[in-house]
Amino acid sequence: MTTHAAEGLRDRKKRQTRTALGHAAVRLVAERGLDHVTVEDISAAADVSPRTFFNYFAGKEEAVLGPDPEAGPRLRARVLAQPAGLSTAAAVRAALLEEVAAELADDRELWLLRMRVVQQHPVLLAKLFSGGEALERDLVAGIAERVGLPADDTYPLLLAAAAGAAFRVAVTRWSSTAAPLHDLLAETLDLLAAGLAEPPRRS
Amino acid sequence: MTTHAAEGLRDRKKRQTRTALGHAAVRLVAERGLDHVTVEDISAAADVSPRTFFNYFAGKEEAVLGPDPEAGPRLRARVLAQPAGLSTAAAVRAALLEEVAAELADDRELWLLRMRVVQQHPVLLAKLFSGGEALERDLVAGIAERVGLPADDTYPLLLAAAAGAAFRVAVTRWSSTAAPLHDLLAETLDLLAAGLAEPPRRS
DNA sequence: CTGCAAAGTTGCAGTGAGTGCAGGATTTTA
DNA sequence: TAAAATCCTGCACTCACTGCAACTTTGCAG
Repeated sequence: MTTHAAEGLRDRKKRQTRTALGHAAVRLVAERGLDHVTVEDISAAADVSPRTFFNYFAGKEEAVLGPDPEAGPRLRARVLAQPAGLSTAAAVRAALLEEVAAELADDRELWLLRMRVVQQHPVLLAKLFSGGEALERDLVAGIAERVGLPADDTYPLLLAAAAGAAFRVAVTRWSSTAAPLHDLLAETLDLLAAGLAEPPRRS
Repeated sequence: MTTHAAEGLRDRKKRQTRTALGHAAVRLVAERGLDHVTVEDISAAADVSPRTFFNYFAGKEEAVLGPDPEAGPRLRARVLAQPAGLSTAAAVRAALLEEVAAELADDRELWLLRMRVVQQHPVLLAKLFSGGEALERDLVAGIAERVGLPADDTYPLLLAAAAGAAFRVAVTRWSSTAAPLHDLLAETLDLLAAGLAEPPRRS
């Protein structure tokens, strides 16, 4: 995904330190657990001062989740870019699946490790999607825009929140079942679109 | 709701300090904002030592939200107590509405103030429902039990998460529209049960 | 290539969150 | 009324996080 073509030295270095910090955070937390990793540890592993760490992230959790500041606008754009024939819910579904595929194609191992870490630290799970207030706000905006309703109407708010919930569930199952995230997410969104009707009874 | 009949002196005092801390937290944060209130302030207002504060809450946020440790099991029980004729989703819907009505009947002003505070501090919103991991886990357990599926199946996880999302949305709208929370929540849950179908186009 | 402006990094000092421990006070139980 | 369980509190300590003021690096003319 992310295309960094004509960038100056300055911006390239910024990106490098950011990812270095993010990777170090995920790796260390995976090894020792969240409580046994300090900001100082992460900074040392990324070879910057602890003070610099806070120029990039607001705390450990954020560094581990490595929130992409461009993800929100991108998701919003994806929703609006879906063919007009699709229902709003279907558009959100397609947009989410696209985003997941693209993000995962970038570096799959990191995401798997990250989700395994999240699995073991529910605190992080809370911040993963619905904690990403910015992301959810952008999604709400995209939906509202597409459907022609104000951004504080129930429908856009609920659709975005529900999509976030589905995403969380899919990710949760992903990190413990080895099935492709794409399939799990699709299945979960279908269940949601079915109005959470009674599930098929299994043996 | 909460019935504290045959309680010893000890438990009564515990409950008192807990609510004293909770009330103080909400009041102070409403007055000064989250960042301008320290744990020491809250403790002083409730007339206990700062150290004691942490015997009750893990932090400011938790004190403001005043998570009822009995809410989880209670909600789970409510789900299981719904008539067998209801679909699972309908049972969750009924259980949630019951819980909200009961909780609100207890002390309405506190909840209104609390939600106004939450509205101004999105950090709190994240922890309100889906952040209340314990509550959501109990709800998942109740649903799983009722429907006869394992607690790590997609259906219970998604239904609980989606219900949480609906709750968040309803509360968000409540704190800015003066409509009764019960009605807003019912409306939101209906929209969810309709599979998030296209909403009625308004003028 | 040189000098200036913009932006990034770092150290320092300081507030506040959160935890473990141990002694003292209070309630419960026997 | 004494022993046991439980709770409250102060103390000491680590770590998170922020503002500020140098200092260094990069970008951009001139």
